[in-house]
Amino acid sequence: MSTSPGRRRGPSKGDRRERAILETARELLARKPLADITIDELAAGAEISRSSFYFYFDSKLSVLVALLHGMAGELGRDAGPWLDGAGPDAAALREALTPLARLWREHGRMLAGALAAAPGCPPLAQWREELRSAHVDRLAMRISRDRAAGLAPDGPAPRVLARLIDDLRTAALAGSADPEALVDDLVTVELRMIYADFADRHPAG
Amino acid sequence: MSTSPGRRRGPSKGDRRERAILETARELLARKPLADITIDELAAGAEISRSSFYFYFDSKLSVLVALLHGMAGELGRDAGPWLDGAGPDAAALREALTPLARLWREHGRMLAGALAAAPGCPPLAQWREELRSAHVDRLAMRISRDRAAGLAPDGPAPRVLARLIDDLRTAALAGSADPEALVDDLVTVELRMIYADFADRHPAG
DNA sequence: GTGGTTTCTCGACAGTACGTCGAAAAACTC
DNA sequence: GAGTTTTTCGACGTACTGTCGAGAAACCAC
Repeated sequence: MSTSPGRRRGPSKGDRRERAILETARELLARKPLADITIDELAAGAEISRSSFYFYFDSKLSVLVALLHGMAGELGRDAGPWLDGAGPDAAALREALTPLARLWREHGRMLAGALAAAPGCPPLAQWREELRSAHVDRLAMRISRDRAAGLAPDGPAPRVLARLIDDLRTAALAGSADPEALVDDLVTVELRMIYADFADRHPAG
Repeated sequence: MSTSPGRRRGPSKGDRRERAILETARELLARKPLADITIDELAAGAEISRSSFYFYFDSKLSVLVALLHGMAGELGRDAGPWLDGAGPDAAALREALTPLARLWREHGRMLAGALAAAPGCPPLAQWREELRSAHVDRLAMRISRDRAAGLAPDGPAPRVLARLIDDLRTAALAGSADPEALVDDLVTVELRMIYADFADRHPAG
């Protein structure tokens, strides 16, 4: 259901077509949601007929999923130092959030569309779930460590808190027209959610 | 685009049909997203033909909007004491969140579906925006008051912070299978976002 | 370059859902 | 019980989806 039923191994002409479809999809998704995109448009963008499209993907959803998997790596990168660190390290958190916000600025419509369509569409839901748990698992461990070390106060169960932070971050980035402008405020707020009494100057001020 | 093109004033048979459509929609929306519901189903539920449906509503979206407007009042109720109060009043906040969580438990699928469909659908987007600003405006004023009174530390601009809290609350309630179990944690976390160093026992513990 | 295999392309078809139109049945009014 | 308004529905046109099978094009020997 997710990839192509046809092709085998050649690095040939079909590859260019597949890329063209993906590229067209990327462009269209930057302008309108998946539901408003027809397979005709995708096919036209790649200069093939509508039926030929089905040789490469078995639905427009598969195209979106392919696009999304191509970004999976980027979304998690740069989060390491913050997630593996300890204590209210605003700088590390900002280093994690800045590239993420940039990604949301560039691909926000696509990501937001995918997120919105996820419930009610198993392959997208799974992608979203993997992404989420990749973040939540590590963040929950970090919270546990900090609490054990006396660096963070008690509060909601680590996994629950981590999930709330992930929800907040995603909703905020998805809803903002200028995600990068949100980074400093997100840093402040995420730290407060975990540390509450963290030395509390607004990072930008 | 939003209400019926037909009916005038009679409180008659057509009214029962309209109710029946709404009721059917409510039931179906509790099980699957709007996109998976056909006008046939809605019409069948109200025991009329598909074409007759169009006498009452001009699309299934209009049905959802009507349903949503019917709930607009409920969603904001009970928030008064918290929004008009001052300081880290966990009890008042919990009083606001508890009925809200109950509403999300009962109508979660419908609300989540509407929220997800909102971008890319003007009437839903407007509903979401009204709902949001009703909350954000008042909460932002509350934050400003508390800061002026020295009850809350400085931080993100009040409107931005209020918006983040609204995003968090909505995303958390929408994503949870058991919203009511989240109330205490949301109380803790929202208070931390605003007050940071609020006396910090987990409300439930 | 010829024959065989794989890769790729497309037109034709069938299915589903949407929304509109106009004729007419049902209900209500006096 | 004639006239008006409300309500119903079948027929129609349109848009999009996904499948099938015939065949063109590219590739690979030899």
